[in-house]
Amino acid sequence: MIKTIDGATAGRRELKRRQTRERIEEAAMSLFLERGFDATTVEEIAERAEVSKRSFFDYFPSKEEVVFAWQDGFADHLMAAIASRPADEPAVKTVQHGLVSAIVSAADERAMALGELIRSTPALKARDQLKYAKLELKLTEALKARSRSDEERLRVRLLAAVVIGALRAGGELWNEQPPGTSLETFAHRFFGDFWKTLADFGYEGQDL
Amino acid sequence: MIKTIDGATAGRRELKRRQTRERIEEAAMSLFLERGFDATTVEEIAERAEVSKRSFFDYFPSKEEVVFAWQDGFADHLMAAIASRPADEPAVKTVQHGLVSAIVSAADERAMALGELIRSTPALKARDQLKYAKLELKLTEALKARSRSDEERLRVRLLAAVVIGALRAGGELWNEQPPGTSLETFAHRFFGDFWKTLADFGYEGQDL
DNA sequence: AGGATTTTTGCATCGAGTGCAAGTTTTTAC
DNA sequence: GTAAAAACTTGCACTCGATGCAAAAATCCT
Repeated sequence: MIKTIDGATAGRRELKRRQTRERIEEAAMSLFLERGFDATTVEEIAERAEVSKRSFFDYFPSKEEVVFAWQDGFADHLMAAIASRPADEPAVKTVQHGLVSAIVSAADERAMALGELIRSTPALKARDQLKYAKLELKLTEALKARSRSDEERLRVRLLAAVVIGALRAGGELWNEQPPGTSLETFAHRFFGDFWKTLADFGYEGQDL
Repeated sequence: MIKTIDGATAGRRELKRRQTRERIEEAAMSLFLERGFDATTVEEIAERAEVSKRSFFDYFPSKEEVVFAWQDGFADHLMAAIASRPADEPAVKTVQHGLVSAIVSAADERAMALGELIRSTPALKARDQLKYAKLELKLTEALKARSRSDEERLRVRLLAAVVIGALRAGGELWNEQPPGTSLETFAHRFFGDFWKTLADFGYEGQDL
């Protein structure tokens, strides 16, 4: 039995398994980007990854999941970032920092191409939206864990909903931004505007 | 050629077509609710609706679409409700009234069962989230049409995002409500809390 | 009625996804 | 080091959703 640096067991078995998984991911992504999601068959992916079609489904439950597997990283990063903030920090601040941190670390060349692929494939669009819902759920849980009163827990559910909404709207806005803009700067500026606008909405809604 | 009250042409052809569509919808829904979405095959639906499997796909592009077809009504109602409000009313107020009106008119026995079906079927969950995204888009467009300045148009995008977030969170909360609660009362109370909470968030975010 | 048009159907086909049993590789225990 | 146990891979057969196409049936128009 071989031990890795981080203490996880990694016999030949697990090692090979991880490599195979990566090979499949690699093969799938390159094919998707070459000819599109729908025009790529699982058999072609399996062939390029040098496994059988049947084994593909041993690693990924469906063709779609290959696209979204790596995106779990975003949620994980966000959770970690939130957990690392002081416990007495206001939730609003915690969330903004967590999100900006996760966004900046997730936005690379690959992510952009992926985004384009998703946007241009109806079947993936639906699955993509589900990701936001899952993220919202996780965010709610993470924030609930930090809150003390029951009242705070209700607020936190709304905060998650609102902030994920902002994430989507912000993403759209970012795509319309001239190239060369700094993502971090944009994100901070966007949130600044966002809280201000929220205050306005809240104020306007008071007398209803 | 036969003319109907509303002036739309309705020869035997169109009439029969509408009837068939309804029969398929009826057949599909009853089967979905009886044995679940996945356990129902298109062939069974076609059989109960007395059409061929091939014809099913002439009326609906996919099995999933049967579930979501009727839900277009919600968006339409919302658009109409928004259009009917005075043009100089603040957007926040317009949106709240529109949503409450659409919610109340859409929430019947059937809708509840549908909701449960969707919640318990992973494949439908994803498609359901897409509906929110589409609704957000439509809402944004409807509000943009009412706004005059460019600045207002940006605000309106955020308002749509935030308010659809509230719709989802509110829906969840409603499902946890004791039975017998008035939906309209609940909705108005919820929005009241919502704007207040929004104001808090906005205030807390200012000093970032 | 009867020719033109639209709808419905059957059939063949593709691709995603699953269950199963047989074959292969890695691990573990002696 | 070897052999049994456990985990992994593969091929095969099959189900089901979805699409294209051409023949057949229903409807429309004059």
